[in-house]
Amino acid sequence: MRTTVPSSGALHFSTRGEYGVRLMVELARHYGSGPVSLSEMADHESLPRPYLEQLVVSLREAALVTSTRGAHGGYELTRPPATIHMSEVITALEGPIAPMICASNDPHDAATCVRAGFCNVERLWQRVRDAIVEALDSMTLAELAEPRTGHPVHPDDPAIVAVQPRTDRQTKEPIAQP
Amino acid sequence: MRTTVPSSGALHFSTRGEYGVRLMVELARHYGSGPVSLSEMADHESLPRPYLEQLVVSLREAALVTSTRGAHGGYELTRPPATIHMSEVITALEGPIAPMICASNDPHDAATCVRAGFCNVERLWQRVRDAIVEALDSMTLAELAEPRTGHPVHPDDPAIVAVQPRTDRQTKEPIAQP
DNA sequence: TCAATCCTGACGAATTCAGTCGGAATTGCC
DNA sequence: GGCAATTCCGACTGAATTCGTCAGGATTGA
Repeated sequence: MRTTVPSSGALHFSTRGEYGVRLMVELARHYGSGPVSLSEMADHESLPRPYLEQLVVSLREAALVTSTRGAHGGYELTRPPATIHMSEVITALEGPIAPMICASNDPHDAATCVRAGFCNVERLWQRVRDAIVEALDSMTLAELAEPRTGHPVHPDDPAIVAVQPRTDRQTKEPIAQP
Repeated sequence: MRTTVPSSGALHFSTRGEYGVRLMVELARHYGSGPVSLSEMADHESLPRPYLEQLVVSLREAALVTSTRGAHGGYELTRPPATIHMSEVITALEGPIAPMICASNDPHDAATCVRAGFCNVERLWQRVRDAIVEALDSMTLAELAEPRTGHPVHPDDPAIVAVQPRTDRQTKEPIAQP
């Protein structure tokens, strides 16, 4: 729960993305054991249940989860965690990845940019978007669901950043650096 | 000028980033020819000059531009465009790259996350952050300043149109390099 | 001196964010 | 059948942020 909103920093995900992903991770951990109720997850993750109710609508509409109504109902994943890429989750929760309107994943949005065609800068935004999508694509729910193995980390531990399971990222050729 | 704010989409840059980058591109095009006034750039880019006045403060504080006061004054880059990476520009304008608080470029910010250490999801945000920084680092002002005419793509740029509908995976179109 | 600039700080409208609230519909279990 | 646990739905709201505007002062070249 957002006690102090930091406000500092560019390219924020909203709490929809944050909470929604944590919710999905929770579901991944219970995959195969029947539905999990929202209250359960809200309790376990210390998140406001009424707010989660809103978020989960988007996840259901994106066919990432199914719901079972009534007593002992709840939500569960529609597919195995290993087949769910984080790009799908984020897009469902926050809409198309669009650091700038001219670089939206949704071509309809992108077409609304008046400067399209003559504006040089859109190449930058598109490259950023591709990098983001690629990063989100390279990770599945399964990887986030497996418990953290051992290494107790210090907040600014550089070891965290170095983790790279299976990256084959390769879109950008490096530009000549002076 | 923002006529209709689309609001749809995740990970937006704010107008500070957008306008600020366009301003820097303008300065790069005039590099070496003395200072350029804000009004000039505001006119040429159809941006509100009083607002640019605000943005340029951040750029000056980051030592990316210098100002000359008085008549025929204005702004100019402190370094050749080819040595200015877009990560510097964006960071100056919008603050540290931080898709999530636990994944901020600024270690002080990152340390404020209560879940640091036991939260698995931070690996995801950190990977996204690294991807963004890498993308921004790989591009310099010089590349954005060169006119589009030497570029292999023409006005009806397939890069925008070629993005497929959202039902399936987003493939990244390779960014053509001159 | 005068006009063109940069510089500074305060202000404000619109939008979005992050939830809250109340209640209706559905289902399992006694 | 009745009750309790759920999902589902739509409206509402306080606070923060964004995107500017405005007024005036300081500095400089001609």
